Amino acid sequence: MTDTNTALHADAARPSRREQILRAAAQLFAERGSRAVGVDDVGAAVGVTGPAIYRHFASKDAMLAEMLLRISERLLEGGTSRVAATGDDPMAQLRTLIAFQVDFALDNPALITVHDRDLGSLSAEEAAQVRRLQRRYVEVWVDVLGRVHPESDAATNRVRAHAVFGLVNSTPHSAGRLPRRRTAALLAAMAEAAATA
Amino acid sequence: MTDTNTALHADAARPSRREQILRAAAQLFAERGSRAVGVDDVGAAVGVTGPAIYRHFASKDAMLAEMLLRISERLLEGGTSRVAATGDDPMAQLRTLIAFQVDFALDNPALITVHDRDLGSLSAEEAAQVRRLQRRYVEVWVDVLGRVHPESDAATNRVRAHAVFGLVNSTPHSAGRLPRRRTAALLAAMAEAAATA
DNA sequence: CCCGTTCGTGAACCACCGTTAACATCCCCG
DNA sequence: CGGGGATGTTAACGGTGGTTCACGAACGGG
Repeated sequence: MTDTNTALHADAARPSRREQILRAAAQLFAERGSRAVGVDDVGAAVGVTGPAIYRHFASKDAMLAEMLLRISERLLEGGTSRVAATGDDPMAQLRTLIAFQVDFALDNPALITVHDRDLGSLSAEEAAQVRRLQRRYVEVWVDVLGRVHPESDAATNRVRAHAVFGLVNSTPHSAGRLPRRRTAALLAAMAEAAATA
Repeated sequence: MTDTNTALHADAARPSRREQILRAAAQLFAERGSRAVGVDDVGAAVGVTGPAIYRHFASKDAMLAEMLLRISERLLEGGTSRVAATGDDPMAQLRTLIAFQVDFALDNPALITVHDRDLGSLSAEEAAQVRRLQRRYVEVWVDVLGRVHPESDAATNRVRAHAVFGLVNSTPHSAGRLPRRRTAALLAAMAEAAATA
């Protein structure tokens, strides 16, 4: 039971297996949904039988939980740090956030998909923890949007934030239709136009 | 085996049970995902035991299939008819499409959620049929966007269309935060700004 | 009034899948 | 060299859940 924190330094310490499994699982979960993917499927994807996974994860749910927690942490950490690293011009901060979200969505379409589809498959506590992180990330956006739109209240800016997420996170649906640079530029321009409307 | 077309006139002919089941199932599927919802759950939601559902549907998958087909048909039909009923000013057509999609998304957040989450839980043929309808609906948008952006190719406008869908379909995430009129106006304004960016 | 259709019930069946157990391998460290 | 931890394998267990079956009640028309 000394495994609670292994997740924190997992990818740094060990480049293999456990990480392979998480990556393969993310891909499969995104394609079919976590409930439709069997432990054997995940195992097969990394050249191993199903039960072997239990040498690396306590359960299938624990896999999903770690996946979603990592995503939420990366988004929150990346968002806050980039806003902090930008001057206090609201529009500059907004552009930074948009660029970050676009890059993330283009780099990890599978994670984006799993992130907002399989939250419901988590235990109550884990789901709550993920939601806490998500909420804090949304608040980063709401703060910036609040300075871009001083006339709007927080509720309005929350709707704005979710709308922009929806726009940018459409990458799984339009993957590979255009060269990445073009897609990134287009989505960023659309997101900025939407966020400032 | 004379049931292939019952779906077409189902809601018109019979206001009850079968429709109750579909509505309840849509709600439950949206909340937890179709795989996580048992036949007994759906039955209980309409005051009936699980197996009773098989008096109205051939299988659980058939339920989901009919649900997704109806959604896709409603969108395609509504989109094409409204565009046809609008003059040939591209911007007017675009605004009509946006208003239609916003209304649909605000009226049926559950259907929106199920629509792009549980497609993978369908048999190959049914999934293909739904995708055909979706594609045709996207093409309606792409055509209009093509006249708004004569400089862009179809691939670019497809990405645009998906981005706008993502924006508008964020309603399940921001449900009830603002009065409906406000949300509708905000989303429409954002969508138009994004689509014309 | 009675028969067939419709709609429902509870019990049982069966396949699938997450999980555990018992047993091999490999490899590094003392 | 020898033993123990990490990593896998196969077989088996057990619960869950979709589906079927045999049966009952309501009900409308000949």
